[in-house]
Amino acid sequence: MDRDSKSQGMAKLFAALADTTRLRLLNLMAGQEVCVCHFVEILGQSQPKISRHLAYLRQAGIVAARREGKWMHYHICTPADNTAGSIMTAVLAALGGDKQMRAERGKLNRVCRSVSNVELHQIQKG
Amino acid sequence: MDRDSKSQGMAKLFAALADTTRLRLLNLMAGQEVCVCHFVEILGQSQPKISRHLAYLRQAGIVAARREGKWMHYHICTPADNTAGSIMTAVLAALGGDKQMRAERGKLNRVCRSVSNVELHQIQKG
DNA sequence: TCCTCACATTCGCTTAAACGAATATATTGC
DNA sequence: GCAATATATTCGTTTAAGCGAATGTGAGGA
Repeated sequence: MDRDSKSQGMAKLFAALADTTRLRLLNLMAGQEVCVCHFVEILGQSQPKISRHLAYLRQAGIVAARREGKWMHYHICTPADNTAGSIMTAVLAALGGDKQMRAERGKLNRVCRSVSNVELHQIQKG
Repeated sequence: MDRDSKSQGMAKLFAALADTTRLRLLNLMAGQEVCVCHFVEILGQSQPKISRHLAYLRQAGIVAARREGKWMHYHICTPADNTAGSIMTAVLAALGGDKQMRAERGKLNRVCRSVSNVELHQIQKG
């Protein structure tokens, strides 16, 4: 029914956030675009598992993907709806306050160094 | 593992928020203590269903109950952890921005009028 | 003590999520 | 076109959530 549309949307958003792996993925995407191979490397989880959780986040409208050759880059796309937007902001801030989450972001930045993902891939290829 | 304890706590919180009925319950409790019979009346859901969702919220540490004779009054108890606290604040604010949620709070206030729950129950009894 | 009211819990079922393992798809280089 | 790489999807199984229906529990009143 239409009377539940808004709260159902919120419930769907929270369901997408109700998983440790997905929270870790979102944390890594806070502020930058991330390639699937980096998720796999940093979280130490299997590629199909990472990919399935990214698909879940994509279907929930929280992230979007951009293809670049063989690589897929994921980034957070906070929905236009400012209800969801305010919650996502609070969530990302909360993740930033967690020690483990900060450590994982540090690891990502070490992997990516000061070089862009594009350049890094070119180095890996060459 | 301990490395996941914080993010697991957050995931658990979001799981508790990932249900329309529970969001509606929390909305009604925003700012006041509410009796189970009012939840049942205003949401138009079965008593066992309401009770089960309240139990879920209670186990998640989001609400607490106070007995008063035959009646149980539920209220939000934002956890000491300020990570969860900031998210709960954002959630309640978001609920307040929804039309249906405001309508349901209005309905609750109309049911309770300017009289306290205690007095109302005494009136019902007398 | 027994009955009733207010609420909580259990049971049986259906549905969805999460996982590892295996397989499919898309892109690039040869 | 074919092999290799990066990513996505399917399959089969396990686990948990949500529901209605039925039943259990605890407090008051007669």
